[in-house]
Amino acid sequence: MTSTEDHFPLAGARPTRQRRAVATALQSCDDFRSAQEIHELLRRTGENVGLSTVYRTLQALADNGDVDVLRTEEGESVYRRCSTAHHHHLVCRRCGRTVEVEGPTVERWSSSIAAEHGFTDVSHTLEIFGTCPACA
Amino acid sequence: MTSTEDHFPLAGARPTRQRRAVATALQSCDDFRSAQEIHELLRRTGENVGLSTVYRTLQALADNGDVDVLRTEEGESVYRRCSTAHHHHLVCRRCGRTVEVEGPTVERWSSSIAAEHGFTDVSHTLEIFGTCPACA
DNA sequence: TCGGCATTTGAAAATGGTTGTCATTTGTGT
DNA sequence: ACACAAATGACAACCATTTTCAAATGCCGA
Ligand SMILES: [Zn+2]
Ligand SMILES: [Zn+2]
Ligand SMILES: [Zn+2]
Ligand SMILES: [Zn+2]
Repeated sequence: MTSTEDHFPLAGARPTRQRRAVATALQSCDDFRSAQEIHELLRRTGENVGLSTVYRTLQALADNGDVDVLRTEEGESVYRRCSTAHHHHLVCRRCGRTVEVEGPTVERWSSSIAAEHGFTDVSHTLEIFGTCPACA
Repeated sequence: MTSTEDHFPLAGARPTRQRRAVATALQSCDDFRSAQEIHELLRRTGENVGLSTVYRTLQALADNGDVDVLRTEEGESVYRRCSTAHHHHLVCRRCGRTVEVEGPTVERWSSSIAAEHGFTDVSHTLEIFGTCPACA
């Protein structure tokens, strides 16, 4: 029987050294990291992975719902391993500390607003930015 | 006495031909436009304004709260003349049609969530995307 | 095991929105 | 009109991301 350890996220994709490295790097981080940061992190670890590959892999993981993407206020995409349920983030503008938050209220509100205007196929983005207690 | 007509938004800034042109162009648009689109629009109107200036002016207007900025899902900044009150947008993914929506619910929710985690100086971004009735 | 072939990789170049530079122009107050 | 700071704009620089494409590599059937 095949062991149940270490199953690679991306279905249908080849579990290459590079993809595993990126996935692992994400697991080792607690907060959001940019593609470039992941790339640098891997380089320091000795695991050399091309920048293009890092970008491709992160996007694939995100599309697949295995990691969460967030656009910083500066427009950079940052990634983080994430619980699967739909949720939002409370992010410290200073240090980047992130708290996952859920809001049934908001979910209901946005779908009803959308429905009210006849919009279908609705999605939304919602992020809260502030200064965390440690940085205050 | 100076007439009260046509008062230029930016306080403390010189009401130059270029700034007026950008502000006017925004007034003539109903939905969000990128800096480049405004630049092109002005060029077609004969009002030549440098691209840098368009960028600078739009940002100044936005910082000043005279226009509303929105980051598209592709990461481009788009601008639109806007009512002053805090609100959010329901945007059609297909045609870009935009509906301004207000959500006291969301406002309350986000501040309480933030407070709950000790975050201060809180702001948030919330946009709803969907397909409008006309595009469905 | 080996060969064939589609997938994947990555270095380098291209892209594209945005920002910086700086010499020149233009308001504004005197 | 004069002086000077603010503003402009052509152009270059930035910088995250994407594309290219030849070389490397996983996969699978013979
Ligand atoms: Zn912090
Ligand atoms: Zn939500
Ligand atoms: Zn539409
Ligand atoms: Zn709000």
